[in-house]
Amino acid sequence: MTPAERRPYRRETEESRRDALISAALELVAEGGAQAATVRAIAGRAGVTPGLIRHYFASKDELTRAAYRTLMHRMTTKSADAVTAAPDCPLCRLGLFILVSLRPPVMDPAGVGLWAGFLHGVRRDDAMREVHKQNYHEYRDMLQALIAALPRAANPAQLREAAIACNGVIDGLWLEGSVLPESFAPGEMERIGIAAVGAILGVDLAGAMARIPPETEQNGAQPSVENGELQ
Amino acid sequence: MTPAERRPYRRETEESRRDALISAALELVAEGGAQAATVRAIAGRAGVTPGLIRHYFASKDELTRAAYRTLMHRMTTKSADAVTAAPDCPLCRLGLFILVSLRPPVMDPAGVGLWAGFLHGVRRDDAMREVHKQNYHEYRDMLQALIAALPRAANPAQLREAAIACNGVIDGLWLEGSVLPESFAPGEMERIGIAAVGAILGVDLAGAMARIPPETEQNGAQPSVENGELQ
DNA sequence: CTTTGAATTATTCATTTGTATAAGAAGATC
DNA sequence: GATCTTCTTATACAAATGAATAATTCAAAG
Repeated sequence: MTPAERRPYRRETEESRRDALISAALELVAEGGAQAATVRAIAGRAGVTPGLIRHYFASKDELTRAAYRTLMHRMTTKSADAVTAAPDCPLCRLGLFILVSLRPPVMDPAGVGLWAGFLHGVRRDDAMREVHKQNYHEYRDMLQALIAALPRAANPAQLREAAIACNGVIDGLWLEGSVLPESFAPGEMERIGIAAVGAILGVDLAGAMARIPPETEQNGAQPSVENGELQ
Repeated sequence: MTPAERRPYRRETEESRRDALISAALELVAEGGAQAATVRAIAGRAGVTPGLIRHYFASKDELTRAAYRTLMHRMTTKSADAVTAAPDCPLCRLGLFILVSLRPPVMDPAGVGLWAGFLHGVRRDDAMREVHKQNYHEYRDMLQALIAALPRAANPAQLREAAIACNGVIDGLWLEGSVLPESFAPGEMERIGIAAVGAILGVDLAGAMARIPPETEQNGAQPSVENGELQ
């Protein structure tokens, strides 16, 4: 019998290991739902052995919560970045916000996989539910602020309903485009989203989008196709 | 030791038992996701012992497929019924179609739970994926037919995009209202949906809805649509 | 170079899951 | 009422899962 060689390893920082474990968990949930994210699968993808998980997280549930928190944080910053990077024209800012949501890497099978994979956890776990709620309102508030900046008259109640409606369009198109990507032509969802939000708000979004210089509407060099982002 | 009493039971028809097992599976998926729908949990809720599942279904996967097929069928018929029961006014028919989608039992935490619970199965299993695809297009075609019947000019390409957009609004509002029901006032989503679809199509849906007699719009007690002009 | 702390692996365990097989009983048929 | 089909329960089993504990070895500190 060979002397049972022990697997060699390198010590890493706590942050790095937590990150690797969380990212692995997110990938697995995106691909196969919560059931696919077992401790062994997560550890395997992160390049460690299962026992290490419990060294950094008190339980698998806590790792799940941490992963969800990370996911939500990534999403919010991604949307916020798109807004801040946009030109100073209110119509363009809203339009770019919509475009970012309706094309990769946001509109992506992995994203809706994550969404579905975490849904029941969110319903069951109070902490996750709170994170979700806060994130949803944060997103909608961003959208509402963009709408409020438009040159058009509206009272607060109308503004709230407009934000809900526009958020609904974006979410719905994101959902369908992510689940059945082959059912839509490239760029079709973006065009439809722009037109629909423009119609709901009574502004010429499509016209404004046609006038902005193309290079501002994306940052290019997005290698992060692997970790699915949500919404 | 007592002589190990065997549990008493009644023989049932094949259809009845399959139905009970499928319904139990759907309930469990709705409540806790695919993970909650174990053979033991399903059998327990259906009032039988686990072994019986494999007497009616070759495997648990086949029961899952059957359950998904049943779910899709129930959904489609529900929407179709709403349309056929509607009055002969095109605007009203579209409006009722939307209303049905944005209030219980369609807009309901259980519904989105089912949706999320089955998503990964749909992605993994070719048969389920085909069922899903067919159902989605069936639903959208219904919507598109309702839109085509409206008194308004539109070419085929515009019609397709309008159907996708309206479907998106409905789906998105359904999603958000189902996940965070306490974030919206009663009837708010219905009003917003009617207004948004009306704006997208350029027709006065809200006005038409205000004129139809309440008893036709189903089990009432829903004053809903007032003058919520969105644009 | 030695020591020491803890990061990491290895092993074990109780539980759960899907499946397979055997045993029993309900109810129709004769 | 006896018989027989098959519906239904009961039991068993291997694999997988989350968790707990023990055993190592990396790398920093002295």
